[in-house]
Amino acid sequence: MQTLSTEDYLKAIYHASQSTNGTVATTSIANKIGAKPSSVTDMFKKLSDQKLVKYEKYQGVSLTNEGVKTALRIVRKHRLWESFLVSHLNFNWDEVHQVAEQLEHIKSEKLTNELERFLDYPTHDPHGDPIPNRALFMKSYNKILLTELPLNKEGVCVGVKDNSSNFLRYLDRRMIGIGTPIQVLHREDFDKSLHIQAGNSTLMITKKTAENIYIKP
Amino acid sequence: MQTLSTEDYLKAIYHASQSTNGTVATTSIANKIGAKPSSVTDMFKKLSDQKLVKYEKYQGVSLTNEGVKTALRIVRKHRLWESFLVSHLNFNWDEVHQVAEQLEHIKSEKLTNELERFLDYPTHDPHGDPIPNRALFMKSYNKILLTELPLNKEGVCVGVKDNSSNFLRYLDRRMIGIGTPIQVLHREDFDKSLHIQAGNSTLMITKKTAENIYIKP
DNA sequence: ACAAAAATTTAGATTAGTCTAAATAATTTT
DNA sequence: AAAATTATTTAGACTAATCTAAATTTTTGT
Repeated sequence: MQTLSTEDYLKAIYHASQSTNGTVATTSIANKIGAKPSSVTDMFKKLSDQKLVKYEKYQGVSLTNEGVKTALRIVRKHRLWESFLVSHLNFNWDEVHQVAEQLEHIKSEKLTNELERFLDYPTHDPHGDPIPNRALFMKSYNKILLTELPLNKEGVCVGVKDNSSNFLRYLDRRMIGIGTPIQVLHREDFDKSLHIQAGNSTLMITKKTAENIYIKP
Repeated sequence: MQTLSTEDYLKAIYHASQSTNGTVATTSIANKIGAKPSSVTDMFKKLSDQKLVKYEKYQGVSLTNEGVKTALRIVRKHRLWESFLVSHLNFNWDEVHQVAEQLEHIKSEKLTNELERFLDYPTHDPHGDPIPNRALFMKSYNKILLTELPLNKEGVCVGVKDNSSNFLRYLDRRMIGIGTPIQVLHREDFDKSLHIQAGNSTLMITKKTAENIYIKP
């Protein structure tokens, strides 16, 4: 097993807590991070000592204010680096994650802030996720899933739920990306598949695909 | 004590071996890296197991071919990142080292090669040190110390021996940098100080300063 | 060439993050 | 509401990099 840092745990807790409103279970972190629950318990205790999480035995953890800030600082770096890799180093959006996982741990405020300036203060990363600014504030679009877009109403793809390389490359082949205008032409009752207009092309996608595409109506 | 990686040791051995033609003593690495000699011995054994160094008890180490390659790959990354920080992120040449020490450990060949392309294949870093290319080949100027430059012969500053922040900032204040044309106007016999013409200004520097400036005649 | 000094290695301990296996608590099922 | 299942924690051990203190080897100085 690779050896992970407190930063990795904090980020995992942060992301997990987005869907669960606050408290996060030991096992969910264990699965997310690829560690055994016993290791996660140990780390929860450690983070609790550092006052980055609130931890009650058997009750899971929640981030303290300081914990949220630390997590957001990492998310900020991660997304800025992803943006840099795509905009200047010819990386495709499905290739950036693994490298950004390393770069997000580099410690230098000046580096982060100068990178942000160099990129001209981007608000969203290559997957459409919002980038926290220097004050750790970020604004996300109010977006819906493509499954919820009404028939014949035009929307724009502003994000993806599944960030796997597989899904992203599939979208590339379908010519769907961040910023692509999308309209639902027809919903097939039989198998829930959708006929859509994406950019200039008409195509069919499955319900599963539509459930992983975020749309700004 | 921070915990250092095999890469840090390899790089330290590489640099130390430049001046000693090959074999490097335990203590010299201990001093360079800020660890106790016993720790260095342990690491020598480990690197030897990995066939990155040749190690004989009590006789120091020397890098194997593979060890040299690994070291050069790190040096390449370090110097490319330093170049990036100065050329695009507004870092001064005295600020880059500490950050590059972190960035040099990022593992991604694509990242390194794309960074090199983005920087337009630089041959030297902000301190004038040569950057190994993709094939790990580098060419250094044949340079001399400013103390050896003959009177009234024009040379150009192409590097520094002392890379400390203190020295680099001192040179900034004196308006001496990589590329500055320099000429020795007079050598003071009494205290070995030099009167020089550096760019547009005439100034006095000590022997100690002159010993840390490389010149291409 | 021998004693003293310096350099190096060995032995045993520490720390951070991890693991397995066993014990305990919480939740779900019937 | 008790039994069964699932989740979580504890106990004890491992690994990599480090340390201190003691032992050994090499080098230096006379």
